[in-house]
Amino acid sequence: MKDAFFTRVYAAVRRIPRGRVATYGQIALLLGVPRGARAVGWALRALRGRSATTVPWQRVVGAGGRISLRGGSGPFVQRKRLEAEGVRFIGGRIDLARYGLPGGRRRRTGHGP
DNA sequence: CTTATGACTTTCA
DNA sequence: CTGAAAGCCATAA
Repeated sequence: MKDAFFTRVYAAVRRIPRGRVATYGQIALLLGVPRGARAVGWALRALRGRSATTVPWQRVVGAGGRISLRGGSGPFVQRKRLEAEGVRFIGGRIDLARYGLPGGRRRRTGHGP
């Protein structure tokens, strides 16, 4: 298969279950490029020019569950679409611990006191 | 081959 | 919390 990076990204995004969201870093990690978050954004950016896409790009958000899209009505559309799927926004952010991918990355044992 | 850009992420002040 | 800077990947010119 040719290095269809885009196709790989789309495949990963399509794997995201409905009502759930994933971060760019998570997608990149699934592709085997832990630091290719930017590259992932590149692939999704290509969708911006296409009208109908079978890729749920709306399920892809930035780190911390916040929308990285900026400018235009991008963020607004994405939020509306996610809410339509059942994703709840809190303070303009999404609770990845609840809507993030299962077994998601937990950056600290946080077993705390 | 080098430069520039971008829907990123993490760290420091 | 906000803002700035550096690092990494892919594409276009």
